Amino acid sequence: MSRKPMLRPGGRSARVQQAVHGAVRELTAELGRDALTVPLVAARAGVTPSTVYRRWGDLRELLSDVAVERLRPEAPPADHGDLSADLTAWAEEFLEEMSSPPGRVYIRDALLGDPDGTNAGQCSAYAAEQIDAVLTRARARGETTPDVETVIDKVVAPMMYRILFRPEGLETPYARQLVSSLLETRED
Amino acid sequence: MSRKPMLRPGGRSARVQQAVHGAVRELTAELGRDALTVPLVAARAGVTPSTVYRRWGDLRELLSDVAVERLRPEAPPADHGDLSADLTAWAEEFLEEMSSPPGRVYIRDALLGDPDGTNAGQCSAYAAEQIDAVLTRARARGETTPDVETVIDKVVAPMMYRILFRPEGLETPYARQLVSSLLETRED
DNA sequence: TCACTAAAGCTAAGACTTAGCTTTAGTTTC
DNA sequence: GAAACTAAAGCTAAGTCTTAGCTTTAGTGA
Repeated sequence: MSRKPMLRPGGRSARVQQAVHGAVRELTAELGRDALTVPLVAARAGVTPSTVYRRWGDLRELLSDVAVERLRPEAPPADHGDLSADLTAWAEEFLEEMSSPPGRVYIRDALLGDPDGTNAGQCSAYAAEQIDAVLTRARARGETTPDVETVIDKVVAPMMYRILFRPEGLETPYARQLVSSLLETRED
Repeated sequence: MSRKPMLRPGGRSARVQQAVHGAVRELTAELGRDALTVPLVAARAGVTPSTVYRRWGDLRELLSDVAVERLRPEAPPADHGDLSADLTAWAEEFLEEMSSPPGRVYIRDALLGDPDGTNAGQCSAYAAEQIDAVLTRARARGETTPDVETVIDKVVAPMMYRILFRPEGLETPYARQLVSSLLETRED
């Protein structure tokens, strides 16, 4: 979502965008991400390369846009009855998805081809939305909760830091431990 | 440090590496990072482009190596007399350097052209070393300290997450607040 | 000193990228 | 409803980067 003027669906721009994004997904599945080139994607999408270069600038920005789409959560977080269970389950799933090889590729792509930080911000907003849903639900039950920023600092940020900078030895217990530590040591 | 066989200084490989790294630094200063190309760097370094392609693979991996060099701390953290002051000063400086426009470019470059995660791991190791120095000094004074991993989770990771995913509104008070929160809420 | 090996130099072919101009699809106005 | 208008896509050619194969050189070890 870097420089796309957001036309109404059905317009030509929207069709081209769908075709190009679809081509990226298909070719990634068929040939692997590293085999993609702008001319290849354009051919599959049925457009000329110059269209892709004009709209996205280069392959990295295009891959960044597609990666953000893939990182969008597909469903609201599951309800396990209380804050601790909800947050633990969400964090475990987040860590598992994001630290998997494809997850890491998507995160890197999203960060990478993103001159203005829009796509990175979008990724963070997705996580914040999911967390907010969990916290809002807990408050509706009468539980007291930390705020979203605190959860991001104490749970999301450590997981993401390790995914990006220290890919070794990341397992679900780490997510569980971060959530426990957040909810125990709380007197605010 | 991706695929460099680490020859003894004085060897031809070492000379070429120095010349190429130097060329990247010079041209970045003169023309800006976005103007760099492999043929341009090679010409300045006095080598042929194929040498650069063979050794580094592509421009991104080369930029990643140079970025890691620049992210290496130049001096051990300053001694301010106690743990809280030392850690606060270190975190403030870290945040200021890393969140500056050039700092952000280096971090992205380091992460970006880094297929195996070696360079990212090196960046993290630099921070861990600095923190370890601060903590060791504090223990020598008789202070009790958290361990390095805890400081990384609670101070470094939140700062880095925001630098990468939410570049807006990052100021030194945030670093100070993370350190205070770490040292206050501690009963382990 | 001589053989050996790893890395750099060289060259040509191929692929990607850029820029300018033309054409088309979709919108707005009369 | 038709004609002018605009934004985006198509097309083409030139330039640049990238790759691959082979040759040469510098440094190492017998």
